[in-house]
Amino acid sequence: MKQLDLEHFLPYRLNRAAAAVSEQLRAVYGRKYGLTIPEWRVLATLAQFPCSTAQFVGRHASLHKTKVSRAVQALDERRWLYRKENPQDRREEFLELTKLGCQQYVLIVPEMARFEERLLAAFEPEDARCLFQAFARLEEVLGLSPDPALIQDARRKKGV
Amino acid sequence: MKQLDLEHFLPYRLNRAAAAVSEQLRAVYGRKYGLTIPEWRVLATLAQFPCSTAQFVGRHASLHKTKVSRAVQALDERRWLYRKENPQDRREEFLELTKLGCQQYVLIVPEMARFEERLLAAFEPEDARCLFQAFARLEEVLGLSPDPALIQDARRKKGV
DNA sequence: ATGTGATGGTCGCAAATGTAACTAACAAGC
DNA sequence: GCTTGTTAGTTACATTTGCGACCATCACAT
Repeated sequence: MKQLDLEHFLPYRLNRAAAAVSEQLRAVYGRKYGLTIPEWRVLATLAQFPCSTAQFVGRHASLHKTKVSRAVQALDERRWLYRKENPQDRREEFLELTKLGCQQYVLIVPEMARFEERLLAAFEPEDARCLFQAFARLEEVLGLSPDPALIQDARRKKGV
Repeated sequence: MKQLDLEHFLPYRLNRAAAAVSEQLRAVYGRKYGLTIPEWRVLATLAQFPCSTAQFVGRHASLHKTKVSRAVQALDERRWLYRKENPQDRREEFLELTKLGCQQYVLIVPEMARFEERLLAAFEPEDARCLFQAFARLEEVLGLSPDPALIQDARRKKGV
């Protein structure tokens, strides 16, 4: 019978690897900081792209818009971020981390970075290069490559 | 401020890529065959390892045991698989695809394979090699490498 | 200005999910 | 035999999720 060899089937491998990594990371920001996965992603995205809209965050982090909406609400209630109306387009609002949000973020980052280091420590330099090249190509194929138009557009809205 | 660069943060990239792939695949087995993600995984695992126990499927496919239980139930109701008690250990049951289940499976496989082909078509042979090597190493580090003991043990139970 | 369609974001509700408790069966010690 | 501890699988309940409907706003045409 013609059948798939799951161990070599790329989508399967991707999913398993992603699940394993997520699981281990959740132990960090979940247990220690009480964040859900979408909350952490929104936090990280806003730290890197301050004052983005919910839509931008969702597109960038591949999060469904209701997930973003709920995560933003939760982070807002905790005072980790605040919302700022865009006078140019009153449908959307800019999101920005509060001082508290930033403080928490910089506590979490080193733990995340350490995790990645541990992961990459097992790779020879040559293999690591290989890994990153593979991902770059994969993202290209999947249409996930950092969309310059998206970021450009976000800039424009902020009037930069 | 010290912060992560999400575009280069491995866990983030893994998740995004996996999500994008899952999304596209679900369009195939979901819309066309009415399968959920866990159902499809159970189906594929049983096709490759006929007559496994639910536990084996769960461990192999990184699925929570309640997910497996429910997926098996659904597939059973559809008569895509049947359960067979293990007389040596009456707590567990062997799962096997029915004729109908196999028929459906072989319909789905080519579509999955075609999807992967399309994905890999964008890779130079050198890059593809790179990709697979990277994943092999990644799985090693994450402890996902095909666990020979697991499969061995499954064999033993079946009395092979 | 008014109508038409599109967009950002929220919300209700049904479906999917995870945790923990549970049942039934095994295994080892006494 | 009995007791204790463990394991395979199911189920109850609470949480999370996604779809669709929704509102307010904008963009553009007439």
